[in-house]
Amino acid sequence: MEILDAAARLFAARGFHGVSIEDIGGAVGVSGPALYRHFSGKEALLAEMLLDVSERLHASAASRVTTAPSPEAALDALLSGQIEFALSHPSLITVHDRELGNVPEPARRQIRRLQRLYVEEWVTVLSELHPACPPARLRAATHAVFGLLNSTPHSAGELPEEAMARLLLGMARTALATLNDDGS
Amino acid sequence: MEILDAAARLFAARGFHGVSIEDIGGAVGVSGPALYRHFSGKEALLAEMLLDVSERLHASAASRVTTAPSPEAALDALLSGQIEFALSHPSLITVHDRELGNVPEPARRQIRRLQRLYVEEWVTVLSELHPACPPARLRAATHAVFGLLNSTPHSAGELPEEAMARLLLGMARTALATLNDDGS
DNA sequence: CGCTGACGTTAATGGTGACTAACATCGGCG
DNA sequence: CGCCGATGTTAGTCACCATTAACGTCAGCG
Repeated sequence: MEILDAAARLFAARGFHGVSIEDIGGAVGVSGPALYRHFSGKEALLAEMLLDVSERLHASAASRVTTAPSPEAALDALLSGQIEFALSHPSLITVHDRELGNVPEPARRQIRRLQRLYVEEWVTVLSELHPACPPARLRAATHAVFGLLNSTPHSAGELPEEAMARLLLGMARTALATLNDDGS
Repeated sequence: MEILDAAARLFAARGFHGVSIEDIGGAVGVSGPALYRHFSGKEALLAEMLLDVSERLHASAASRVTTAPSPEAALDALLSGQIEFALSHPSLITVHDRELGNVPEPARRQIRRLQRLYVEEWVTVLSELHPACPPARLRAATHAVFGLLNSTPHSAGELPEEAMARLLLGMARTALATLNDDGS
């Protein structure tokens, strides 16, 4: 929805508390309290936004993994999916890992659950590729790769999108290839 | 200073606008307006915090690079420095790349300058190691590595600090080693 | 002793912002 | 036509919060 898009851009730029309902309304051409016709409140708007992101990421990951013919292919599918999403929705990525704390409780738990499932999707694939590697290490590596891939908002415009996608894919692939080294 | 430490933790957790002067005072055992004896205002407090971080990072990088015997050693020194900082000051790292937009103008320009210098320190070293690689690509890769290294706040507690440091160092090193591949 | 400067405290004050109320507009459909 | 639900609008209301004012305390030192 147009409202959620505008809100995502604003939240990413100034943070949840740095954006007023008026700002969001203004960004879509209506003014202020009109938003209450569509959302029960500011927090509910954020909740819907983050829930939607988490669902899309998790659903895409689950489907890619189950249709991949091999763990190697599954990992590549996960990487491409995350890169594609991060490049096309930088604000959503930013808000997604910054503003969970402002989501009220019923929804927050569900978002957390989906995020956990998403991470476990990665950990499962990685553990097939690196059976000797303890899960905690795989989880930490997964978060590290997310950090790498989600860096796109910080290097905005340095490279054309295609080149950036290839660069990130290459870096992430090789970064994950080190996981069999025992880390000593 | 104790006030800046407490403020950093609070800003990292709830965002600049999500924290009140009262909150910060409360966290150090005084209450509210007492902080105006130490800072001219909330934004000035943030400015001092970010300026200090940027200076420390840049100064440490500059000294490590100039004393390193080779580009390879310089890169390792940069990596270790950033990892050490990220692991010991996760909140500062978080605030540092989230809240620059809330710093008022005189200070903001200076922080940006230091951040840019810090990045260029990395790019210079990398360009000696990968002479064929265009600077824009090196800059993007640098930001990607920052994202990887700064992921520690997200994987808090998965691994003991030493193991996490080694994991991040290994992943970052190999991720950067791909830079000679032409990205096609 | 008595001043002074560092540091705190508790009341304003003033602005901002989420949310609600009361009041249009208007397209569709009986 | 005339009602209705969806969607907006503008004017409150009320809480929160940064900042300032006015007023202690007290250690050090003349």
